[in-house]
Order: sequence, then C-alpha cells, then structure tokens
Amino acid sequence: MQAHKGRPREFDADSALDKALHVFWQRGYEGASLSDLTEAMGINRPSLYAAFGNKEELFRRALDRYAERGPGRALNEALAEPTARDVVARLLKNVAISLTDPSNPRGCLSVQAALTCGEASDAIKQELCKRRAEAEQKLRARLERAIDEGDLSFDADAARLARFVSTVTQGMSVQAAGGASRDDLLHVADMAMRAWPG
Amino acid sequence: MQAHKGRPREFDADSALDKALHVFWQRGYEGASLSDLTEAMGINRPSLYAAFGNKEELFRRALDRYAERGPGRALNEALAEPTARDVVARLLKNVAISLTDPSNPRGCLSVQAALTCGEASDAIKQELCKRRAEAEQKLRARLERAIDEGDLSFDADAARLARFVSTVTQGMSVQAAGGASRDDLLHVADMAMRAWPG
DNA sequence: GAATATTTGTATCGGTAGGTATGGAATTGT
DNA sequence: ACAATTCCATACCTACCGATACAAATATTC
Repeated sequence: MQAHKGRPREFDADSALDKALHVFWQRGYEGASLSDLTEAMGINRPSLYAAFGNKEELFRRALDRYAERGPGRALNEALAEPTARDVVARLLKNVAISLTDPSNPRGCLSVQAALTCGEASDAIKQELCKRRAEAEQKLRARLERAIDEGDLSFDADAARLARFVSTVTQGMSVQAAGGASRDDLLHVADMAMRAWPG
Repeated sequence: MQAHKGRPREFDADSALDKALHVFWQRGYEGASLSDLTEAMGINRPSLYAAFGNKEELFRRALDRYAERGPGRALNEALAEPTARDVVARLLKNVAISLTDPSNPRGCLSVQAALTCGEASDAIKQELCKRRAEAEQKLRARLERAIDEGDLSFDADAARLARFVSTVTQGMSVQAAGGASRDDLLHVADMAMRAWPG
C-alpha cells in the first residue's frame, strides 16, 4: 500500500525543509523563531510539529540536509582529490566559493547557527561543535592516508595540518558573514596554501 | 561637590560591568537574558536599567571594556612591534593565548556574540561586524606602513595579508569555542606564519 | 528635622517564545 | 454511504522576554 490513508498533506516536506534550512542559516538556531520558520515554509505551526517533531528536530533535519549540499558537500568533493595538496587546495577553494554563493545566506551553518546560545540550546551548540570536529577528523584521516601513501612528507603532522585548514575555513565563514567577497576568500585560500609543506 | 545626593548605589558599576561582559562572552548577545545578567551582576533589574540604560547599551559598554582587555588588547600590543613579521607573529600568538585564557570564556566576544541573530538584534550584529572590520583595517594600515618603511616586500599586498591574518584569528575563535587547547592554537599560529612572504 | 534626590526591591507590564487542544476538512478503505 | 484516519486552521497555553511603575529605604541639602 503506497498511498497513505487520511487527508494528504498539502505541502512538500523536502522543500519546506529547504526553506527552514534557509531561515536557520540566516538567523541561527535561536534567532529563527517558529513564526519565521512557518512563514517561510508556508505552513502553520501544527503542521510543522506533525511533520518534524519540534524546533530542535527540525534543525537537525536541516543540518543533515545542509551536509549534503553547499558547503557541507565541499569537503567530500575535496577528499576525493588524488594528493594531499590537491585535497586541501580544492577544499579551500570550494569553501570560498560556497560560502559566498549568492543564492544562499553567507557563511557556514555549522559555524554561525549557535557559536553561543542560551542555556536551553546547549545541546544544539554541542551538536554543531561535534559536526565541526568530525569534518576536521575526516580531513585529518585523509592526510594521514596521504602520509602512508608517501604523498605527504613523512614528518608532516596530519592533525596540525587538518586543524590549520579547518581553522582557515571557519575563519572564512566569519569573513563571509561580515561581507567578504568571493575574490577576497579565494585570496585567503591562496594565502593559506603558501603555508603548505614542501 | 564630590558626593552625590540621594541614596548611593550599593554596587560597583565597573565590576558589575565585568560580570555582564562575562555573561555576554559566554552566552552571546541574545543568549544572555536579563535574568542571567542581573543574577551574575548581583543587582536587580531596575538598578541595571538605571545604571546602563538598556540591554543594548549595556552590551556596547561591555564591548568597549572588552576592547581594552584580553583579546581586544592583543591587537594593540602587536601593532607596536617593530617589523611587519613581528607584528603578525605577535598578534597570532597573543590571540592564541588570550582566546584560551582559562579565566575567561573561550573565544572572541566580537566573533561569538552575534554572528547570527533575530531581526531585533541586527544593529548589534552590524556593530560587531564593524568592529571586526576596524581591527582588520588597523592591521592593514600597519602593514602598509611596513611597506613604506621597506620592512615588508614592495609587492606584498597589505590588504590581502591583513585579511588572511584576520581570517586565521577568527577561525581560532571558532576553534577555541569548540574546545581547542592553547597549544593547538599556538600551532595554528605557527602554521599561519609559514605563509608569510619572504 | 523637613524637603529633596536617588537607589532598591517587589510586582507587574505588554509582547512573544515554543508548543498544543480542538474541531472541521479532506481523503482512505469498507 | 460511512467509519476511520490524517491534515489544516484557529485559538489558546504556560513561560519567559526586555522593560517599568511604584513605594519603601537611604543618603544629601537646607
């Protein structure tokens, strides 16, 4: 039985989620009120709760969606590059571009949404923190692999390199939120690459 | 006439402001509620309003105080170094240290307090954005002076260098908020210096 | 001591936050 | 047609937001 029984919902959950993502991206977790969200999603409050649970679950869904698109995807694309240097150069370039995508809010959701917050949202803050750490960890693992493969100098420190690159991308997010242009960020990416070993 | 008439206030405004700064630093502008603030400051609500105007003015006062201490001071100290390279190395090192000062909340107030926010706090967001830009501008001016003095290569781009350094410090703030240690950040600072020209 | 000025604590303001109860509307299976 | 099920819309809930009215308390000035 494919068709659900009962009255079918009149909105598309995925596109509503995209709208919610956009609001969270722009306003942050606490800064996005339910009124902001429902208005942007074109649905009313009970529909939101029926479809997504509550604000926190909605945000987590939006966060998952974010990871598959835009800046989130930038990392996975970059990890596929053949050499460590290419991985990092591609990552920095991708991030610079996606953080300044004119069709999205500036900056990175996982950096902007809840760097600080009220006590009630501490769980979200932790979640974002964890996701940033996971991204860094992925990069680190890739660099360690590069060392094993002889593609990156044997005495390079993968953890420190990953942290440095991660730091630059997070700084770029703050810059983007402050109005830095795409060119500005691409120059930052170039500059960061000059620190690359070898 | 030195002594005021009327009942004297029973708290020290400066130390109350320090407490408020601490709360804003930890929770951000919107995340810090009046209840959080008054409790930490040890005063009640009307006293706060009488002494500081309102939440926004209190925050601006706290921000001014922040600029004179801790991470804010890190920049001014660094600008006094004799060469461009020393300025930047000192800046990055100072920032790494002050962002991980165990007696303060992690990270930089001007980065954390309102990267995103509800519509009502847009003015604060802009203010913080402006202050970050001013800090970068100060560094840029210092680097331009270094070029004039022949201390920095003639074909170096002061604006891009300043933006890069600024980006790294802002990224370090995000890292600090995420729990990075002082050593971690010092290594990031070292790594960033490898991008330095010459 | 009386008048004046200011701070303090309590109690409250209107507004909005996130979250729901309820009842009618729309579709399913029988 | 009818019961069952699900969705939508209005209206509302409690809690808390930033901000104040008010009167008791404490100081100075006359």
